[in-house]
Amino acid sequence: MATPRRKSAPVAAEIPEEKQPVDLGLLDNLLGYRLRRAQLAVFQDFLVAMKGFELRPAQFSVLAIIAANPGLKQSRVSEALGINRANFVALLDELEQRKLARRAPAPGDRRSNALYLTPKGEGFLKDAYRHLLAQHEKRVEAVLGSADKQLLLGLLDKLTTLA
Amino acid sequence: MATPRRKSAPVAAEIPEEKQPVDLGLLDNLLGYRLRRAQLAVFQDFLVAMKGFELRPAQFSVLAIIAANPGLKQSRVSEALGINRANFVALLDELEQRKLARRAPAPGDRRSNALYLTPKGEGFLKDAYRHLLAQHEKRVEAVLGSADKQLLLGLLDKLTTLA
DNA sequence: GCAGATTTGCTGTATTGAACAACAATGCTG
DNA sequence: CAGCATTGTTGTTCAATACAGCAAATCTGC
Repeated sequence: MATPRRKSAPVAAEIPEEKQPVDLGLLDNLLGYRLRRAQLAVFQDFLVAMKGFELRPAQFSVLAIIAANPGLKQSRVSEALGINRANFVALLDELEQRKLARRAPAPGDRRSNALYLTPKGEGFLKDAYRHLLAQHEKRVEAVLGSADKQLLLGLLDKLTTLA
Repeated sequence: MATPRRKSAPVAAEIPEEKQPVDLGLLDNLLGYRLRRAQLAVFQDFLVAMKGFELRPAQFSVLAIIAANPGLKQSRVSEALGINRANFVALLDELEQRKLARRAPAPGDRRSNALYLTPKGEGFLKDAYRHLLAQHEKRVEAVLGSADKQLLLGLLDKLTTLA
């Protein structure tokens, strides 16, 4: 008869059924699932890098678009980012309250707002981006490699044409 | 003096400033942004393919995991999918109400539920997956190619290790 | 020039997803 | 047995997203 079990030094064969890895099944071949997990991981890493900046991905994207296209109309900015016109209002409100962006009258159309970064906003975006490169993108390239990152960007763009 | 403008046949040089494409600026190099856009496009395409099945991506993933691991405990399923224990309850409630999955007493632990698909659930998942392959994944491979899809899956898995 | 349609920014509402604390029942460990 | 951990659940909060409707402004066809 075998020696009675003690709680020390677990023997391999005794490991209970609980820790066998879960089989992904049909999910394993589904691009959408893998894409979502990867996106969540990257956003999570983005948030960690932006700790202290209080800047979520959507807010960063708004600042970046305005910086690259100063004076662009509000509706064009929201459209470029795929953000609903109505939802964009509160998003921009907060950036304006934080004095990072401002609404100005659009020349030639009194309905529209032309959007600009404030000087503070320009500096803030530059700092945030530098931080992002130094931490977030650095970690990304650590697991991917620079060449694979460019490759991945190309593949993702193809997928975006699905919509 | 130039001929006065008419509204017909616009001359190239006369196109107003409105339709120049928006510059993505810093966003262009940010993996997270491109990932998110691609993921939204793929999920959108998933939803179109699942029209008539009333099955969202998260629901599909739950059915797929249960099918591949019948009898798995509820907490293990939610953990495998990265879904909060608490949020998983309502998700599973609906699948159970639709008679696609069921909670059974877990052998040896009266706290836990062991999850199974019902026969109806098995058929439903099979039908949904067939539909998905025929439409959704087909469109995905149309823009990606089969080789690039496998390549992409590998790159995404590397990213997921970030979390 | 004018009437009708469209655009723009905005408000309000509803839905969804996810994070979190708390709890009761149960299981585990010393 | 006493204390601690796990499990499923409820309830709350917060962010993201969609949508209908509105007033002001603009545009279009006649």
